[in-house]
Amino acid sequence: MQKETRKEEILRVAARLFKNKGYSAVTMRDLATEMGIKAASLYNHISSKQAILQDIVLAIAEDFTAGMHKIIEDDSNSIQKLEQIIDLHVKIAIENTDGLAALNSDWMHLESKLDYYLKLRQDYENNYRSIIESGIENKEIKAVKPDVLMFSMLSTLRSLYLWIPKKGNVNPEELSASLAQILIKGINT
Amino acid sequence: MQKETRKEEILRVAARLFKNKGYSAVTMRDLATEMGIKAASLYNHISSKQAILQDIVLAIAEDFTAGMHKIIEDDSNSIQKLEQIIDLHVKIAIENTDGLAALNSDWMHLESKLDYYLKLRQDYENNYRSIIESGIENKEIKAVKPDVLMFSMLSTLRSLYLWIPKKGNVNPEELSASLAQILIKGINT
DNA sequence: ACATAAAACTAACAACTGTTAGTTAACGAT
DNA sequence: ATCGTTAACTAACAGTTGTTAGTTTTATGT
Repeated sequence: MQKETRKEEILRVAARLFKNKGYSAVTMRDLATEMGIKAASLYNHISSKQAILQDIVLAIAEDFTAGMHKIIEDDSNSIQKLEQIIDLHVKIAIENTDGLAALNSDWMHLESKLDYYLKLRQDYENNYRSIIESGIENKEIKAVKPDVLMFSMLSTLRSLYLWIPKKGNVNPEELSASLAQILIKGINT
Repeated sequence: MQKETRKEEILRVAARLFKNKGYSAVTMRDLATEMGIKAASLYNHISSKQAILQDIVLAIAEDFTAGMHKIIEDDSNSIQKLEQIIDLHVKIAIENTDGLAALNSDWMHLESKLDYYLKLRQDYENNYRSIIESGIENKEIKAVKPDVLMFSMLSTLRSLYLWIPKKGNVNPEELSASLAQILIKGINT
């Protein structure tokens, strides 16, 4: 683990502020104060407020894309792939809780990078749905509506960043296992 | 159904704008333009931008509180109560999609009403968890972690406002049934 | 010790923010 | 017709916004 650059530090602090107040409500002076410098000094490291958001959000979006591609190419069954998706979300949510908050709440302010983000997201959901659909074909998954199942799982996984901070010292394996139990195996007696 | 007052119209349009850009990014001039008037004219109907958000969010929060109380007092078993909670969320999400977006994304900007909102929310979650816990005691629900189950269900239900607009003409009964199937009965073969 | 680069500073900008004051038009009831 | 109410308007305010220009301090490598 090599030392954090000043720019990375700005991105990390910005993500935390964005999480608490949202992108639009955080001013460059807020961010500068939190960094212990003046607002103008930020521009030695970053090119604009926009660019901060883009750096934060797109890095995570690309993480998800890469993770999904690995899962798709893997030769495991549908249930195992859904479990791997859970692992992916848990891992990213623990590693980058604040950035994930920005991705979930502030993606609409991406402006010039908005189309790119939406494409990544669309592709991700298409891949997700494909896994579910082929699982239903193979009788590995109950014959539910693929869209509703995807919506339900993704809602939970995308909200992880909201719950992880409330716990503190979350064990990834344990959380993944609990989620798999509930999301995949159902709760009825 | 009686005619909408000018103030209600403002709240409705504001909720739609808040949903698209977030509370902080919507200016009073944006809202006025959308209403076809000048920004200053808004103040004949509302007292401040803050008050608009508070009216929108607290009305819904109180709807949830009232719905939860009815469910708690009902003498049905835990599974039935969870189904009723699903119905409640589906109903409110369909009736007031835009307001629900504001509640979910902009509650942190409630300022003077923030504490009240957080209390309603805390009470709601406590009641929710109680239903799950007594369901587990009665063996009506599998012995999962109550918090993780509540988190999972609530994440899905709280995200409904994001998915409903993508469908269009959603049938509440049908959606409730699909959600109950997936959230309560599990997906494994 | 000195040159170079990195990173901070002060000062200022034009645009935009929520909001107020004072005024005028529209309209139903008397 | 005139009154009173409702709801629109114009003009302006004081404060905040992201960002730039120009300058000075701090750290690094030789």
